Amino acid sequence: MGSERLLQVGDLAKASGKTVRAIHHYEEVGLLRPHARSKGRYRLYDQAALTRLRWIGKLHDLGLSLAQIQEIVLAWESASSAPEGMARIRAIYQQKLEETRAQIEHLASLERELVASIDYLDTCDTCDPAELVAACTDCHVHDRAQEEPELVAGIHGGNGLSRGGGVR
Amino acid sequence: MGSERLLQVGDLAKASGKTVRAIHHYEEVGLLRPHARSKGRYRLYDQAALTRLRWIGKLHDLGLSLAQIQEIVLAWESASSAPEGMARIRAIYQQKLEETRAQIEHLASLERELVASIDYLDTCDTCDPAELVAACTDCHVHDRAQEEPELVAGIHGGNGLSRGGGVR
DNA sequence: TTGCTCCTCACGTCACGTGAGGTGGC
DNA sequence: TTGCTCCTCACGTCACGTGAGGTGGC
Repeated sequence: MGSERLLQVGDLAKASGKTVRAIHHYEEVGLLRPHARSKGRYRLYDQAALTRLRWIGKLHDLGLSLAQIQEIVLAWESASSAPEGMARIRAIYQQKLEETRAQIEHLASLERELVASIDYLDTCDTCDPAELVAACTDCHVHDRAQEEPELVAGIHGGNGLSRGGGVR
Repeated sequence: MGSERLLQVGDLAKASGKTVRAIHHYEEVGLLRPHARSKGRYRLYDQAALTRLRWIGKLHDLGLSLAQIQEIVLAWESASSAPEGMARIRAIYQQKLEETRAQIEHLASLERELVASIDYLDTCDTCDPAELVAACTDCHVHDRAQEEPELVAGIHGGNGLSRGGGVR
């Protein structure tokens, strides 16, 4: 019970997958404090710090800034009662759930575009190996019916870095 | 054909959803150049710029840095033949496809945690409204069988900003 | 004594945001 | 002339990364 093993910052970093610098940074912005310091001023953490770090990591992965995570902590701590505090958290999580679902849909959409682009690029191996990249702007391998995916069009779609030259 | 409407940077920003500053920044790092400049040194863009901007946006949403996007452009332009260039792009996209699927899985996992946490917090409304937040560390509403989700545990799991006080 | 881990500055990075002060009419 | 859009600096921000130089043994 009271005989809890205390962790040094390096141990906590390993256990959490975070860097020592990141842990220091979370302390700087007020998100995580060491349970104690050793005589040599080493930071010493308890198990709750690991729980907190994992929590910070997940919320950060969900797209919240450290400032927003701080706001959640403050919203919780300033709640006048436990049910009210939990209701506040619930509302924030509900909002994040919707944003996360939208984000997943966005990535799934990009995933489909990647698949379509890879599929499109597969047919490029029927192209003449002597053809230069500049010729792709007027490709004759893909017919007009097969729309060029945006992930492919953008490659030769810009004014690039072409040094004025051409096919010659 | 040659009568292509040229866009000012503000028009391009609106059409692409990017800020003017972002467009300037892409130019600074060599990713996008205006087709021309007006007499007043206004940047003028063609339709290809919009294609390029959308392409940059998608790759950035997929998690690539601007430097990595530049590398793709260089990989393409330095290819000795069209099929080789396309093969290089294909390999990069294939790699990104796998990373994107992993990212979607990660977000889907967090989504499930959000749902579980919201579900868990729902039961908090059976808690005594006079209960203080400090009491949550020893909650009697949720039984031990119902494991506290990490997204909930982290809230009161840290050494927070508690000002030394307590319930008194 | 030698390593290894830790400490506190403090500047660097990435992708822009945000004015400041000025010119020009795609 | 008045707005509105644009221009070029140039410093700020966010979440750390990366040494620099030094102390200490959870």
